[in-house]
Amino acid sequence: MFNPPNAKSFFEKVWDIVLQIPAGRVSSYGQIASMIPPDENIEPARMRSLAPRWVGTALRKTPRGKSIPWHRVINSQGTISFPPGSPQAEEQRRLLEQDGIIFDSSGKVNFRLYAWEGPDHDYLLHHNLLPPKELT
DNA sequence: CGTTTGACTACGC
DNA sequence: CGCGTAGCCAAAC
Repeated sequence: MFNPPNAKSFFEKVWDIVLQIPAGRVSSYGQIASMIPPDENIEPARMRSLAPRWVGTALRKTPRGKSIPWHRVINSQGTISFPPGSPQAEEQRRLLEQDGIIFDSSGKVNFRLYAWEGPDHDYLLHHNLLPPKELT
């Protein structure tokens, strides 16, 4: 499945989905992966195991010049996946805080508050059909 | 062409 | 909670 040209197709799906994450919301590699329709040519178990990593690979290979909110994708623990202290990690955190995301003292983002529920939820959000998430 | 390297996760201790 | 590990493979060296 992930040999060309399908790999390219998978990457593009990732970019399309990430493009829809609104400011103030975050998603995880695994969540993004689960939003991509399953490929019949690949074993579901294998897909589940690898897809999140491929999402990361897709983001890493985002074409230069293609503008997508890559920073709104973090890992399932709610933390930034780049090495702590690295320029990339600092940049991602800065962009997220710029979006209004608050990190807790241990550097984690609370999914309860900021999880993006997917394209459908995004639509409702933009049409003011959903109340903002309240603080716990 | 063989080896190393990942922007991951779930699970066990 | 934190830390280690298996699962698994395309890219990048």
